[in-house]
Amino acid sequence: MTKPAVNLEPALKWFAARGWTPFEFQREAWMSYLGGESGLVNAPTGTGKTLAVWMGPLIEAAIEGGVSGGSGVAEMATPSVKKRRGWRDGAEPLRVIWLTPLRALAADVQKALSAAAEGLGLRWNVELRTGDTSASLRAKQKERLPTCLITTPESLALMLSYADAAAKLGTLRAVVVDEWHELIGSKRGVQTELGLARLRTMNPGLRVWGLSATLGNLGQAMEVLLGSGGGGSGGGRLVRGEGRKAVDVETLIPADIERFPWAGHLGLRQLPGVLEKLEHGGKTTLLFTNTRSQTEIWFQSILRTRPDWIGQVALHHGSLDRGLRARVEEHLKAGTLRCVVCTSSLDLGVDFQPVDQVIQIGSPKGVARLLQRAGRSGHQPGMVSRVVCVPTNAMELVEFAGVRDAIAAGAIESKMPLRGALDVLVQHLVGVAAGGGFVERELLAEVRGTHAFGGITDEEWAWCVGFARGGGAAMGNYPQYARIVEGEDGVFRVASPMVARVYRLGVGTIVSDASMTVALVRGRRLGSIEEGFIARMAPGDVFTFAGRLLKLVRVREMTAYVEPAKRKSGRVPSWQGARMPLSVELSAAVRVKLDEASRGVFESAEMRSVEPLLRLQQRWSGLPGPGEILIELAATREGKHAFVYPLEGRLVHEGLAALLAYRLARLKPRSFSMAASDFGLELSSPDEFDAEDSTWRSALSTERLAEDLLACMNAAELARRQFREIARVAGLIIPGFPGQARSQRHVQASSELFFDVLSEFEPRNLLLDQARREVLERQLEFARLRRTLERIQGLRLLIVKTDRLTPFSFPLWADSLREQLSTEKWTDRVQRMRVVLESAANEPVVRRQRRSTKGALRADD
DNA sequence: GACCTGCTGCGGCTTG
Repeated sequence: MTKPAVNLEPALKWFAARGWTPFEFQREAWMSYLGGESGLVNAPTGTGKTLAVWMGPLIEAAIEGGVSGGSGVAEMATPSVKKRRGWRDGAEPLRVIWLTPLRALAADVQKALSAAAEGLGLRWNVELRTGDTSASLRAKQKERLPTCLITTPESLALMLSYADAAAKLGTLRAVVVDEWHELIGSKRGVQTELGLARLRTMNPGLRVWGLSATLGNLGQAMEVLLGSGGGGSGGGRLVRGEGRKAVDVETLIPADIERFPWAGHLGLRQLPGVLEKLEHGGKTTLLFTNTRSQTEIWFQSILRTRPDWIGQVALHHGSLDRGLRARVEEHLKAGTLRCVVCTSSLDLGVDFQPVDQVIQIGSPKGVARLLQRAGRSGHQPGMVSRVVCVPTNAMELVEFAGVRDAIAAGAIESKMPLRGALDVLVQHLVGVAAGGGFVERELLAEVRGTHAFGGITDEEWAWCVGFARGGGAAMGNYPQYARIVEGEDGVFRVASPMVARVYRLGVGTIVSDASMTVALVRGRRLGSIEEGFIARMAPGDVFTFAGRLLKLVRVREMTAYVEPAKRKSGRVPSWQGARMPLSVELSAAVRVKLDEASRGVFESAEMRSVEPLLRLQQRWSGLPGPGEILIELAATREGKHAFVYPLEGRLVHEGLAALLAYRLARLKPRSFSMAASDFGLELSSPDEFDAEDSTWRSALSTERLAEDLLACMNAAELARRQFREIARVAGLIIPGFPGQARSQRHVQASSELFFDVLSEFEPRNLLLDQARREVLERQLEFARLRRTLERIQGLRLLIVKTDRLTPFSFPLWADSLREQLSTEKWTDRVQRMRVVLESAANEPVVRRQRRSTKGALRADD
C-alpha cells in the first residue's frame, strides 16, 4: 500500500561508491522504514541487523537535509527540504530512541551508531541514558535530549514520569527495540509495551522497529511489539535475514562410555578433553556452564591443572561485582584471554569478535539457548559459529543428539508474551500520573492498544485505578497508598511530589533475590552471595568465590567481610536460582531419539556412543518406543520406588510427582517421598507399588486436574511467596533508599504480611488472583502439565518391574539420596540441625506475630 | 560403582 516517500537509489549509489553492498534484507528494512512502516527484523547475530534498522532513520535524515555540508550524501536531500530546515549539525531534536535490555550493550551500540552516522556524513548526538549515566549528563539531558538516545525500558519509564515528558519526547520519529526476544516473555516486556503506547500517543506516526533472535513465534512477537495502535499503515513488516547462520555443533564424546557417569551434572570427568580444546581448539573460548557454582568449580579445576594459565583464564557470572565483570569483558574484547568460564551472563553481549570457540558444559536446556551461545563465536558475517558440547552424564549424550536434530529442523522455542500483569499496570498508572497526568478514558484506550492489556475489562481497569487511588479496600486508611488523585479538570495526577519520588525509586519489574554483599576487609567489593550460605558459616571458615579462596572474617549489616585464605580448598557457595526446565522443543527431540533407539536406530556419534547403555536399559527394563511411556517399579534398601519418564522437563515432573502421590494415597493411604529431573520422576514408599495398568491410568488422568494439583502443591503458600514480586512491582512495598541496604528477608516478611492482611480483609483483591495465576503458569507450568497428561492418555503404559536401578532410574535415585545424606562433616551437621531445631522451636512465636498484624507487633513475645 | 545443580536483567532522593 505505502509507497516509499523517497528514492533509495542515491543512498545505494553512495554506499556502492564506498565498496559496500547491503544485504537484501537490510534494503527491505530501510525501504519499509522510509515508507512509514513499523516492523521486526530477524537475522542471525553478526549479519548487520543493527545496521538494517539504524540506516532507515539515518537515510531519512540525510534525505531531509540533515547532513553536514558538502558530504557525500548531500545529493540525497531535495533542495526544498534543505531550505526548510534550520537545524545545525548535532543540534537536531530527539529523533530516535534505541531501547536495549542490557546496560552493558549501550556503550557498544553508541559506538556503532555514531560510526554509521559519521559514515553517512551526519553529526548526530548519540547519548546514553541508563542508571549509570552521570549526574552531569543527566542534568544536561533534562535541558535537552540528544538526537539519538540509547536507553533501557526502565529509564524510558522514568523519563515518562517527568512533567515535561510530552514536550521532550514529542519530536520522536522512531523507536528501535533491540533484543526484543529477551524482553517479550517477561514483565519488562509488558513495561516496554506500555511505554511504547505512551510514545505513540505523543507522536502519531511513530515507527517502532524490533530486532530479535529467532523465535518460534516471530509473527506474534512483532504483533506484541507494535500493538493494535501501531504497525503503521501496513500492520507491520517482518524482515528476515537471508540464510541461516552456519552453526557447527560438535560433542565431546567420552572416551569410555562404560566408565562414564550415569548421573551428575558437574562434568569434571571431561576436564582433560576440555583442556585439550582450550589449548588447540581456538585462541579465545567462552566456556558456558549452567550454574554459578559450577563456574567457580570449573575455573578452579582448570587452573589447578594448568597453573601456567593464571591470568589467561577468567570467570564471569551474575553474582560477581559489576566492576569485576566489566574488566573481564574488556580483556575479552581485547583478545588477551584464553578462556572465560561463564553462565548466561555472557549469553547476550557485545560483539566479542575475538571469541572463536564456544564450549557448553552440560544440558543446554533449550534449542534457542544453545544457538544463542554458539552465536557468541564467529560473530561476523560469513563466519561459522562453533560450539563444542560437553555431556556431564550419559543421558546428556541423547540430549545433544536431539538438539542437533532440532536445530536442523528449525524447531526453536517460542517466548510467550504476558497478559494481564496488573502489578505492572498499577506501576504505570502512577508513573503516567507523575508525568503530566492522565484522563481516565484516554489512557484506557491507549492501554487497550497494547497486547498485554488488550483484553482488560472495565472492572479490572477500574480496580487498578482505584488501587492506585486508595490502595484498595484493605489499605484505604493508609494515606501513603492514595497515590493518585483526580483533579477538578478530570486529570489524574500524583497526590504529592513524594509519590513521584517513591515511584522513581521503585521503577522496574526486576525483583532481586535475597543476597549479601561479599567484600574484602580492605574494602573492595567482590559480589554477592545468598544470606543463607553465609549464615551457615562461622568466622574463619573458608569458601570459594570470584575464583579465589576466601576466609570469612566478620559479618556486618548486609556485608560479609573476607580476606584471602591460605588453605587450598573450601566450600563452594550455591545460589538458589530459577530452575529452568528442559524446553518443550528439546524434550520432544529427546523423545524422538529414544524412539529411534528402541527401534535399534543409532545414527549420530552421540547415539552410537550411548548405545551400550541404552541396550542395557532395554535389557534390564525397557526402552519406550513410539506410542509408549515407561513406568519402572523397583526395590532398594531404602524402600520401594516407582519411576515415570514423561520427558517433559523438571517443573512438569515435580507437579506430576506431587499429583501422583496425592492420587495414589487417595486410593490407599500411605506416604511418599518424591524426586524429579528433566527426564522423569520418582516416588518412594515403604510399601509395594501397584503394577496395574488401571491404577496408573487413573492416577495420570486429566480429570479434576486443577483441583487435585492445587490441593497437593500447597498452592496457598506458593502464592504467598510469589506475592513478593507483585507487591514490589505494584508499589505496595517501598524499597530502601540507595545505599541503604535492607534485608531481603525483611522485604519477604512484609510482603507476606500484606498477603495475609489482603487475604483476610480484601479477598477479591486482583493482585492476589495474579499471584495464584503466576504460580500456576510459572512454577507449575500448568498448561504444559495438562498437555503432558493429554499426550499420555494416548500412550500405552509400559509398566516394568526391575530387579535393580537402571540407567534411567539411577540419576533420580542418586538425586533423592543426596537430599537425605550430607557430605559435610558430622559436627557441621549437628550444628546445623541445632539451628534448624532452634528456629523450629521459635516458629509459633513468629507466627503469632504475623497473625496479630491488626495492631502493632508485640515485641516482647 | 556410578552422585557436589539450579540463569539473566533494571532502577533510585536531596537542589544550590
